[in-house]
Amino acid sequence: MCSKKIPKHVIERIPLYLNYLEKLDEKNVIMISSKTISDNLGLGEVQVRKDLNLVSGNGKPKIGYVLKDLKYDLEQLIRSEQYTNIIIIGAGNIGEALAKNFQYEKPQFRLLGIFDNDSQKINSSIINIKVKDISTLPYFCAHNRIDIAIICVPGNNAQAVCDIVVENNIKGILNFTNTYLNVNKNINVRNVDITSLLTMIAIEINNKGENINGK
Amino acid sequence: MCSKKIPKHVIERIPLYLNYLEKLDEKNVIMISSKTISDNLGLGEVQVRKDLNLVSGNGKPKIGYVLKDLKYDLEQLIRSEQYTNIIIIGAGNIGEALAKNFQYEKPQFRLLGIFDNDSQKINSSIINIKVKDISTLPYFCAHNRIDIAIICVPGNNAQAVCDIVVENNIKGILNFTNTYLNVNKNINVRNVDITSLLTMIAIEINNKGENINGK
DNA sequence: TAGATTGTTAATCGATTAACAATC
DNA sequence: TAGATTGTTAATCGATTAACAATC
Repeated sequence: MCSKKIPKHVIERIPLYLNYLEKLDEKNVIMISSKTISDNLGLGEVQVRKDLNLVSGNGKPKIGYVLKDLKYDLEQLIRSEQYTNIIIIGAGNIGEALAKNFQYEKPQFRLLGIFDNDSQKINSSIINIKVKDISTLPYFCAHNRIDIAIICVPGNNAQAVCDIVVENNIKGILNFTNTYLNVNKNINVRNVDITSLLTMIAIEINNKGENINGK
Repeated sequence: MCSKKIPKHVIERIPLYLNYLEKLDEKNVIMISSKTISDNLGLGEVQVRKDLNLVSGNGKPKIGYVLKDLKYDLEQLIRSEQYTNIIIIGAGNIGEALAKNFQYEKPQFRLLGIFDNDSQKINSSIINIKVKDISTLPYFCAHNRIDIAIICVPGNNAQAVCDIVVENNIKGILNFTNTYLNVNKNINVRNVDITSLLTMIAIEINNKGENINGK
């Protein structure tokens, strides 16, 4: 209802703010100013102020923000429902490592299922979750509201898996494969491909560029 | 010498182009047009043309690009040296999964070492690489040109590890921890934090926004 | 009160898109 | 030649930064 469209770049900074605020909260810090935040996160002072004003707007001149209130306002952006429900598809090295990570994840993200097509893996347990047969995925999705699928199957199966989860009403995908996924624009896909990330870093290392120069 | 500063957003698209071109090359495609690329990668036609012109500029009107030449031009951006050398620090779940992935990585990225501080892990082997004691890292860096460090240690050790690699002349960092790293601006850091990525996706799912609206 | 900090308006910067001329 | 595709110039859009008024 009262939602506003948050610019893409702001969305990418919100986890940074949240993470920082959580750490301060643990240290029982009460108040926080945008200057302190910008200094510690290496961002522009005005940029932080603009971001926070957009998503919270509860700052007080001269005083700053009440930390817990600001954190609450940021958290409100994450979900209308109480939990964001997640499944992992592909119980290989990466899938298993990610699943284990969920034990330490923020509680608002719940890992509801792990799927694979390898009979050796099906019915084995990772943390306390039994790996299910991928063929049961449509049934599972029909009976649970799944928000995000984490795909870490071999690249050549990725598009097929993607099509299945999209058909089953998943809204977001975290793609750990090296395959570009063709999906409808209303599905939010984020890609984590190690080769791509290393390539970007390598290019920037090489690109500490001299200036533009005739071809 | 003849390098030009490539805009940030272009750098982020290059791996996408490269990945796509590699797949076409395997299918023995000879020529490629920017229209075909943009259609398949969901990008703007002009955007692709501008990007390719910036980094290659060897397109021929009416004909398009010779695929192998274009791929070559893109690959040239990645390194001046023949290889980009990588180390992984932290041999836990994620570190191990990533190391195993290197077997299938593009050959220009070489995993030269894996480090940990856990005596249980030191001297064990992952793929064909022996895990080394983290205390030997400075010596190792002094005797090998390491370009990029992948950090996947527990969050509370991340900054310390980061400081060590930066002191030892590493130029890029792929940070798999949930800790924000404070580094000099000339070091290229990319963060892969699952919670952050899930948070971004969750916000966007919730943010299919109605329009701006009075507070 | 004076200083610190917020929120906002205007200016700048950079990226994308539209329009179009050049050409194989 | 006509059509397809490139590369470029200008226009638009969006994000960042600078300047400043408001205020606890």
